[in-house]
Amino acid sequence: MLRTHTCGELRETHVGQEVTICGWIDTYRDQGGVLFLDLRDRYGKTQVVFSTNNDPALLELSKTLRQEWVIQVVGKVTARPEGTKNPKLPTGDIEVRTSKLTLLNKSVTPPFTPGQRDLPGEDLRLKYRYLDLRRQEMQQTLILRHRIVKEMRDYFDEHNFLEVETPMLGRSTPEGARDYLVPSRVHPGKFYALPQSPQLYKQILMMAGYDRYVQVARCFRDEDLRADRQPEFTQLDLEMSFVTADDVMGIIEGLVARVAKKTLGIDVPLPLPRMTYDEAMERYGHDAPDRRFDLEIVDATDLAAKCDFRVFRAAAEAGERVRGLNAKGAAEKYSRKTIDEITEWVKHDFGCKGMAWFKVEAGGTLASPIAKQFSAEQLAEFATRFKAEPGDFIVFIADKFEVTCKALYGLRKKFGVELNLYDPKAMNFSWIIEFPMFAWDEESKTWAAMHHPFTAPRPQDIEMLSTDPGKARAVAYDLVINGSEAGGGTIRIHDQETQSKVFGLLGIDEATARERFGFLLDALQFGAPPHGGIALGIDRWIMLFGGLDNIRDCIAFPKTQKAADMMTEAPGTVDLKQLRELSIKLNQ
RNA sequence: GGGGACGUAGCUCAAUUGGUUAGAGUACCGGACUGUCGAUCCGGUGGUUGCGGGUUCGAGCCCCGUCGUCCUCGCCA
Repeated sequence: MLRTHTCGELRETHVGQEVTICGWIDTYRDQGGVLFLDLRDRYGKTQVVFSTNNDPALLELSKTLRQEWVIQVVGKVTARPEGTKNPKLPTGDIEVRTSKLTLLNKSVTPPFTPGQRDLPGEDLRLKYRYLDLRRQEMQQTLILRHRIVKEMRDYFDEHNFLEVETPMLGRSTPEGARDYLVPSRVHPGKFYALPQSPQLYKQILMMAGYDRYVQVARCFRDEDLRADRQPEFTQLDLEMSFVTADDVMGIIEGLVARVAKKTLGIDVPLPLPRMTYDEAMERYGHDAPDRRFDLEIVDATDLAAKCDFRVFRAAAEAGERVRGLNAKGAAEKYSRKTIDEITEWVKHDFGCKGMAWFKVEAGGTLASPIAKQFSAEQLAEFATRFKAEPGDFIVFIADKFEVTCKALYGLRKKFGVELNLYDPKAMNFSWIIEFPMFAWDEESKTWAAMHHPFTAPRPQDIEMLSTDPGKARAVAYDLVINGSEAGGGTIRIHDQETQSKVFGLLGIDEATARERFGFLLDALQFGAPPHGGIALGIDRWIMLFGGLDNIRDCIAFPKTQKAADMMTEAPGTVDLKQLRELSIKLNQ
């Protein structure tokens, strides 16, 4: 070892010892006759001192050192003189008086330094990721990530789970997200696909009798990115045999409580609250509601049906919904101009025809440009329904149910942030259960699996698969943390008959099913046990437990919004020779 | 694919709403300083205003295109 100690561990108890430490020069303070520098490594910072009293030649040498150079220092740990201790540093009571200095490596002048006050732009951070990762915040996040993943592995090990690796090179299935494809050299014209999740493999493992499987699994989806979405991400994937949904949720709840306790020191009361999908859509307009604050959607379709305002009445009569939100005390915050901007936003982003709104005046009456189109009694009814109080700001969306959900979900989120409706440090965990089996896809005019095609319907809904597929509910459960989908799973179909029926509804004929999932259908015939599981989005867990608002900050080497790596400049071009070997010809 | 924001010194930002030689802090280079810790003080180097067109007497600022980063809708079984 080139060092006896790290830069984070020396304390007053080490005073008098001769130590050797290595690290990067964080900052230096040249005072002429004495020079201080903070030596930094992963573990912390330690002040190193050079002075004329000590060794004038060494002091001269130290004056040539610059930021981010890597040095080795041999010296004696000494207590800092009274009045010069630095309470901001854990090592601030001591310093190292240097007797030997070795320059291990120089650095060119870096574009930014880990300690600088203003964070550089994200593109620069990503290009020089090795400098960015030297920052304490990034280190803390990666350490948190390590701790959470280790906690998960320990937990599942204690609960008798086996970690089994599944292939990265699989076959493409057109369902779901777009695949990342890998051309096969040996099979010209054929392609592997990187896994979107290890779904089928883990089900096969259940059929193979490995009744508790877990894996920290990398997954790939070639879809457009978001603040919380990367093209490659990591799931804590698990599957269990001979279990009910309650069993799977119970295991996960134990994990949630343990991780929350160990990382944030908070006690999560169990069991976690559960809400059905339908209820979540009614109350919050979304299947992953942020329940750190109330502000629930209020339905007023019945009042709309009998009111004089044509827009409302027409919507209600057309079978649409008229729903709204009461942003308590927000009337003054939103000016006419701002409201117009919000209206444009909901029209553009969610396809609403418009947004009606009222401000509640001192006397409790509803004021709005459209108020005169209602009778006083009607206004009073709406006011009562929304529990209107002076100063409140009430917005309405009259549209198809799905549109009201999207718009009101968006508005609720906006109000939550802008009106400070929640403590940003609060953590809220809940389950959303009983998702629909299918969603109608307007484009292809077919039913599409809401989760995936192997999801088991509730036993009492099996009949509905044939009669009313849209009403059938799945044995499915999503873990929601602070309005973010932090995990999702289902009990799977384990008999071939139900599986065939579901494939049929999804427009997958028998031949196609055989071609794509033949191995699964075969396996189902060889004694498949009842089984189910869940996958947790590890990157999102790190975001949530780390209080971060960006998934890139949770990943050592993330990709930009256009799925590029700014450091390696992937994706890149390849030689014609490589393409020829793969029997691939480009279109230009 | 659609909408929006941003792009000025190595870095973080400013530049009177189109007007003289594009500024500041920091970094970097040189100098001073024996207890600093965001050290301080003095001096200095540093600019294709992302790129390409256009409008104008005159463009960092206006217009068109393009590239990049971010946010967002679609998309993400």
